[in-house]
Amino acid sequence: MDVVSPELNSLLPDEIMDTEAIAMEEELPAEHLAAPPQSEPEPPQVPMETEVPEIVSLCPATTSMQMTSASTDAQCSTSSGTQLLLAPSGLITGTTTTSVKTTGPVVTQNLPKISSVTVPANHQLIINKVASAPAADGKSPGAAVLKPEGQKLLVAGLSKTGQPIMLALPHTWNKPATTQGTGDAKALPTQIKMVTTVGKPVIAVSSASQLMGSSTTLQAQQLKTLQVGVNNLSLKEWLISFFRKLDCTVSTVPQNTSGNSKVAISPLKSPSKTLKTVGGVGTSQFKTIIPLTTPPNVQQIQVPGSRFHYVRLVTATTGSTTAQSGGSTNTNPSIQPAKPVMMNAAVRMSVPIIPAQSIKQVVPKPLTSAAQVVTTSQTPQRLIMPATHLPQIQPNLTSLPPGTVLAPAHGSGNMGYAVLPAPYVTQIPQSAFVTLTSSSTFSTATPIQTQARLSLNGLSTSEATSRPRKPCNCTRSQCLKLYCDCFANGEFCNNCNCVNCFNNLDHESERLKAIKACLDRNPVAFKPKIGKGKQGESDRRHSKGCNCKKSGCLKNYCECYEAKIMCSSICKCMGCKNFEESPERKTLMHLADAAEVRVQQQTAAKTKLSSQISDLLTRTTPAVTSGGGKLPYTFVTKEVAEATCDCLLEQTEQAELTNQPQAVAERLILEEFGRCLRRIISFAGKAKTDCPINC
DNA sequence: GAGTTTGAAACT
DNA sequence: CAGTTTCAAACTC
Repeated sequence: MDVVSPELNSLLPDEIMDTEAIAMEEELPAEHLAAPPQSEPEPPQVPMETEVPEIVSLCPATTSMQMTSASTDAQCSTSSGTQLLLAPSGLITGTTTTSVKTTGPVVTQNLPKISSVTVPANHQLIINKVASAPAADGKSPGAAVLKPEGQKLLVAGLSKTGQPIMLALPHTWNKPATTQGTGDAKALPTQIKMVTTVGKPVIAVSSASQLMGSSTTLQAQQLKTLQVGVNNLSLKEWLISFFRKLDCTVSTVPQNTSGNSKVAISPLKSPSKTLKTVGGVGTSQFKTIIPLTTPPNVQQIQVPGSRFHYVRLVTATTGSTTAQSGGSTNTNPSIQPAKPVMMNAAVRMSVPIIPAQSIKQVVPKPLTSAAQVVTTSQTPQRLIMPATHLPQIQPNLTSLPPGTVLAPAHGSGNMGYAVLPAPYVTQIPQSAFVTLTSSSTFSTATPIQTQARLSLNGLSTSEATSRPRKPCNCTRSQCLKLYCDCFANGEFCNNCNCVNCFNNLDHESERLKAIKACLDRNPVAFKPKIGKGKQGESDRRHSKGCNCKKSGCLKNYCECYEAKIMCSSICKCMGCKNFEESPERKTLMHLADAAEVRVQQQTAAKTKLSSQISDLLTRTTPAVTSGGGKLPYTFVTKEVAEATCDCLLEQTEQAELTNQPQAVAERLILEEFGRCLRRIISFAGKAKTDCPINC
C-alpha cells in the first residue's frame, strides 16, 4: 500500500500553505494551536490508494473523516472540519420519503438546524462539522449540534450536470472545543449523521470534536442516516435556503475551464472573514490533483504532522445509499478505510496555495506544529509524489517545472500521484482533474487558472500553453528524453508525430523514471533556460549559453537565437554573430520583421474580407429570403465567378504596372473583390425585386 | 518529402 | 570534464 512518505510530509505544508492556515492562526485560541507533545511519534504513514473513502474531505484543520457505515459507527481521525458532500442520487437506492427517517442509531434531535432541510434531487450532502462542541451530555456520543458558531463547512459534490460544487464556511465558525495543550490525545465523541432520501439525495452530517493538530486519537462516531424529502428547488436555491438557516450567505463561483461551479458560503455576521490575505497576498494558487482512475474510490491523504488533509474525489461506479462499516475498532489514527459512498463523476476541487514568495511576507510569529508558516525562497512549484517514488526524486523536486501538480499514474498501478509539470495540466482532459482546495478560500475570486501565472521558459505558462506548440517527431527517444521538446517543456505529447511515445499518462511510471534520470543528470533540467534579467525582458539570457560552431548563432539551431536573445559571455559559441552590433544579425532582424509585418497584413486583410462577406450575407440574406427568393450566393454562377476573377486579375496587373508594393497590391485586390461581391449582392437584390416569385 | 546539417542531450 | 554518439529540429534541395 502506498503511503505518504515523510519526505512528502516535509513538502506538503509548504505546498499547501494557504490563507486558511493564517486565518486559523489568527482566529483560533492559542490553545488550539499548541503543538502536540514532542514525544508523540510521527503518525504512521497514510494509505493513499486502497480502502479509502470515495469522498474524502480536505480539512485543513487536520480533519480526516471517513464514512464507513450508514448505520453503525463511522470513524474519524482528528476531525476538525465540517464538510458537505453532494453526490448524484443515482448512487442512492430505495424510495424517497418526505419525512425524516432514521436507519441507524439516529439522534435526530442533534440536527435541529437541518433536520427539516430538503435536499435537491440528484445530490447527496454530507456535513462533517468542524471541531464541534463535544458531546458534553455524555449520553449520546456525538450528539453534536450543528451550530452556527464553531463550525466550518466544506461542501463538495456534483451538480445535476455532474459538475462539482463546493461549499465552505469560514473559520469564524471553527472554534473547536478543546482540551488541547494537555498533551492528552483524548478525543471527544464524534458523530456522523446521514440524512438520505433513498433514491434521491443524501445528507450526511458528521460532527467531530477532536483535538486540532492531533492525529493520534480516534474515537467512535455515530453514523446516522436520515431520509428527507425532495423538492424541486435547484441546488443553489436549496443551498441558499439551507445556509440561511445557518446564518450564512451562499454564492456560486463558476470555474471557467471545467464548467464546474463552486459555492462559497460566508457567515452573514462576519463575511469579511471569509477571505484572509497574507502579506498582501490576495490571490491564491491551486494545486491540481488528478485522481487515479482505479480504484474508483475517494482517496484520502493524511500527511503526518501536517495540519492539512488532502483528498481526492474520484468516480464512483456503484451507488450505495449507506456507508459501509469500516470497523469501529480500527485504531489507526491516521486514516481509516471506508467504502465508496458517492460521486459518479470526477469532481474538481482546488487547493489554493500561497506562493512561497508570498509566504515570506508573513510576519513571523510564534508558531506551532499545528500552524507552521514555511519560509522559503523556492519558486512556487508544487509537487506531490507517490511515496514509492518520492524518496528518489524528492531531492530534485525544486527543479521541476513551476506549478508541478499531481497526475494519475495509469501505468503504474496503485502508485498514486505522479509528478506532473504544470503545463501538463492544461493538456489533461478536465474530466480527469480533481484539484484540492482549502475551504477558507472557496470564497475567493481567484480561479484555479491562477496556476497559469507561473513562468515557464521565460514565458508565463498561460502564454506557453496558449501558443501553438509544434508537434514533435521523436522516433527513438520515446519522448522521454530532453531531445523531445514536449518532454523538455513539461508537456505531454499531444497530436504529435512521435513514434512509440511514452510521454503520456499511460506510461506514467516510465515517464517518472525519465524525469528522475534527467534530474539526476541535471538538477535544473526542467528549469527555464532563458532566465529573466533584473531589468526585464531585455536582459533575458540563456542560463547555460549556446555552443554553436557553424551556424554563427544566427540560425534556429542556436538556442539563444531561437529564443530571440543575444549570445552572452557564458556562451561557448564560435564565430558568433548574434550580438548587438552584428550587421548580419540586424539584417536578419529586419528581414524577419518585414516578413512578420507582411504576415500580419495578410492575416488582417483575410479577416477583414471574411468579416465583410459574412456581414453582407447576414444583412442581405433575410431580405432576400424572406420573400422566398433565391439566396445571394445562387447568383454566383460560373460566369459571375469568372468575371470576378477577371476583375481581380485586372487589378493585379494594374498594381504591377504601377509598381505598387505587395502589401498595397494585396489591398487593392481585396478591395476590388469586395466591390465585386457588392455588385453580385446588389444584382441579387434587384433580381428579386424584379422577379419576386420566379427567381 | 528526402536528405543534410546542426547543436543539445546523452553517453562513455 | 572532455570526447563521442545519439537524437530531433532546422535547414536545404
